[in-house]
Amino acid sequence: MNTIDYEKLAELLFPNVTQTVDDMEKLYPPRNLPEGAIVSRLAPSPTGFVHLGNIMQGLTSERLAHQSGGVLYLRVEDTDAKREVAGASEMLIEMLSHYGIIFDEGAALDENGNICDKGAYGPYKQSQRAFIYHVYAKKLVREGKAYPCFCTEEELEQFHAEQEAEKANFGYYGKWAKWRDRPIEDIEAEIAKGNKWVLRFRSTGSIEHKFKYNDLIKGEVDITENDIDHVLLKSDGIPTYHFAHAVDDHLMRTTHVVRGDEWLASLPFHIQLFQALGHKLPKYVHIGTLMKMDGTSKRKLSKRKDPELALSYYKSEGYPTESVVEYILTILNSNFEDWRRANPTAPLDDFKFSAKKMNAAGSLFDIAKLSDVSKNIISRMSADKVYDEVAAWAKEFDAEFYAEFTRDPEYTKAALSIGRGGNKPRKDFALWSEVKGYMGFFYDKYYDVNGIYPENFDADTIRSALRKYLKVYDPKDEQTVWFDKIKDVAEELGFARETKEYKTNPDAYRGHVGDISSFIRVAVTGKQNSPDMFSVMQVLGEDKVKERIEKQIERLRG
RNA sequence: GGCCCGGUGGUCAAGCGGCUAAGACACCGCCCUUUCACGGCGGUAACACGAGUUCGAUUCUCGUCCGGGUCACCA
Repeated sequence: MNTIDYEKLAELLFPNVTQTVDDMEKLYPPRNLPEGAIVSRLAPSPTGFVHLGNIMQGLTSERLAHQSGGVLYLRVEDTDAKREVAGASEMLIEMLSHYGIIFDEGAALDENGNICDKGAYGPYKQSQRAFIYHVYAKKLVREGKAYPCFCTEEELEQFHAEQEAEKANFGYYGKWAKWRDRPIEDIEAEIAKGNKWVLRFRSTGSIEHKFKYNDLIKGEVDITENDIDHVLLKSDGIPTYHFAHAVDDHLMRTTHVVRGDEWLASLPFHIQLFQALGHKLPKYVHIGTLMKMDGTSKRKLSKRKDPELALSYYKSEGYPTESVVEYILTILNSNFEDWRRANPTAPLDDFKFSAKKMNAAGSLFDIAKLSDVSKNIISRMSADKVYDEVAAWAKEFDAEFYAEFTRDPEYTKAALSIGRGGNKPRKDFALWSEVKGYMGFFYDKYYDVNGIYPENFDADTIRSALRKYLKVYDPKDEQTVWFDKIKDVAEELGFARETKEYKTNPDAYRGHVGDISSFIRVAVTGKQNSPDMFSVMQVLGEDKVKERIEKQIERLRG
């Protein structure tokens, strides 16, 4: 095997590349940032599917960067044309900003909602950076660190089958690396035929060699050297993720790479690539995968099977963005919850985020916990805020409810104010879509005429209670008087005035004042549970209260 | 199968050689209460297993087992 003339090969492969690595370095000079400032990024691919993983990485990178006085940027990894969806980048940026992840630079939206570049290290869409990757590719070829491969898909499949049969490791290496050491004449011949090629990395690693690497979350990990000649440039000249990563994160001067730990497996290759390129290795922050319970076993959340992985799910269900963010934060940093409890109203930025506090293991996604977090957050919101949020949600996802909800904003806000504020606010709903069920009875449209009364009481009893109450009901009463009247009704019907009396001597009464309240509650709200009745009746107003009670008296005549 | 990561109650998790092994969610009970919530009090429930190091291991080491990830011209 003769040594090939790598210089000649480089020219053969990249005849039009005239710029050098030095040109690139000058184009993207080191950033002038204070000591310790972290440059991080989010580098999603625009598939039209924005998911919790994006938020986890986004939040982590964002906190790390901004807490250190560094930079957060967005790079769009659109190197796979097959998976790209029109408008996906725009949607991605919009969705991320919706969740409070704001970038200092990178792909952004202009005032017309079109995608544009912001910052000096662009372009930030990888599809527009082909010329840059080719400069580095040419350099690797020139140094004998990369070579073209003309294997067809069929051939590669066959190798895979052979490896399976031989129980050998999979991949392009050893005797299966057919093009690794071909004479340049063979390459010229293929090119002359117009055959497509991919550029492969010439790995010098051996699986016999192992070393340690320190990941910011995982700690010390064992690395086995990579011996596979992975693809650097696809046959369309676009780089694979690996190559783009090694070039872009160097040129964009990324100091910390935050990504899901499914990437840990390719870390050996990345380390190798950075070395081959002569690029300084960034620090890696590999986040544990979000899991889900599937039957009795755990598994990674799946795009296809699990709707709750998609951010759009939370939007349509009506989870407040704050809830999703805070829930994710509780997963990411174990001490977040304690901090939040101690600082219920402090802005998120005040929380000291730390990679050290991140768990190495993947965590199970717990929607019940999300719900709890969400209830707490909503309970702290003002009625005005809740009104705005619900209106915005309903406008898009429940037009019918939207019409009722917004017909009389003051009325709706008054209804939402019940039990809100103070030290022990009610926690009735976690999602905007639950609001209708909670307070729909404030609108005739959702008031249930056929409300179910407590069992153990016959219709006559209920009816006479309602009739008696209707006679004495006066909307101008203040709460004590209001309640005394209900007690009066109770007494008249042989019910205990006080619950305690009833409990000490249940045989002496037909029931207690609470039962009478329930009758009125069901009549007025159609439900056995509601926020404070006195307030509810005040908001509903005299006419509505009377009308509903009268109708129920009528209905119970049955 | 190779390589890698992980393993404290049902779930999320503190813990970094000595603790009756925190806390939160969920669940159960009691109290408060005109309902439902909220709130308060209490309860059930955990260091996967086996060696080794050590005066002493949940903590360190090794092995086993279990769970997960990854082995593409996808990221």
